[in-house]
Amino acid sequence: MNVRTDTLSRRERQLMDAIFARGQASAAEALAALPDPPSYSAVRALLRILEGKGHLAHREEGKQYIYYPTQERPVAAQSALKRVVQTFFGGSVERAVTALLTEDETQLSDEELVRLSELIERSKKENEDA
Amino acid sequence: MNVRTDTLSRRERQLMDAIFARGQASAAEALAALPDPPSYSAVRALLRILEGKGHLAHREEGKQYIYYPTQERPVAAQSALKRVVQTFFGGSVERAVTALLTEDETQLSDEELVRLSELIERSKKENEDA
DNA sequence: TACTAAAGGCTAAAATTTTAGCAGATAGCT
DNA sequence: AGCTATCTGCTAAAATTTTAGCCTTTAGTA
Repeated sequence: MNVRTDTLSRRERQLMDAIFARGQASAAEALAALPDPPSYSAVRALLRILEGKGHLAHREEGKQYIYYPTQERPVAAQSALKRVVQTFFGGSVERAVTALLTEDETQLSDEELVRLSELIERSKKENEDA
Repeated sequence: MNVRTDTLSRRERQLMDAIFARGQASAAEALAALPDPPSYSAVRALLRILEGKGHLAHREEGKQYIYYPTQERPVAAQSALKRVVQTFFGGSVERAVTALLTEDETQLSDEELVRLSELIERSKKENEDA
């Protein structure tokens, strides 16, 4: 049951994004997170539809339903990244990483940079072993 | 005129993705690139709509129209990346980069790894200077 | 010149998506 | 017990999206 973003309608995608971003959401929270927000009952209908399609599940908490994605976040994240890499970087992971690192607004901390260095060094090692 | 993927319908988004991926496309090429492809004339209609909305432009080439995105690819790429980072990595560029680098299927070449190392070293330098 | 093929334009119908509003259920109060 | 507030479920209408088909134009060619 893959979340093919291709098959979601505009609102459905907005909603899935919002819920992935916060991990889970009640109808009211989802409403608050939607751009150009529709009515509360429209959101509820959408949540039900997405649950019917298998993209969301819910548990009850008090009298609210809390909805959460069916697909694990890391899995969804990988497939979202892959799409961007394909669409905008011709499949080149290196170019995508470069774009992320050179984006004006981001300035990584030393700790983050060190961790990334280490990761890359490990990859180099693996290449040598192969 | 920002390509807010939020405001595009399902097909519109598919089409924009396809055209960004190849840089430009005739109606026939776009048709071929669409998942679950509709009719030729449906694609033409969509292209016209997207042009009307300002997301695409075209030039004539022989008797064909060649459509291309209005927005520069790097700009669109940055905003697509930013969306993924926000949605799936809580805004952490480091975690997004890590996900890209540790994806099972990708194995970067030595040259690529060296270039990324250098990029990161430069960032470290910048941090020190600041 | 007449015919054909291969384009794009336009329109209206079909299909899907999105929405509001009413109904029912439950919990907390008074 | 009855009221009220706050949920979800459902349905049908409104709005948007998606589509096919018919029309026009142009270029090539017999």
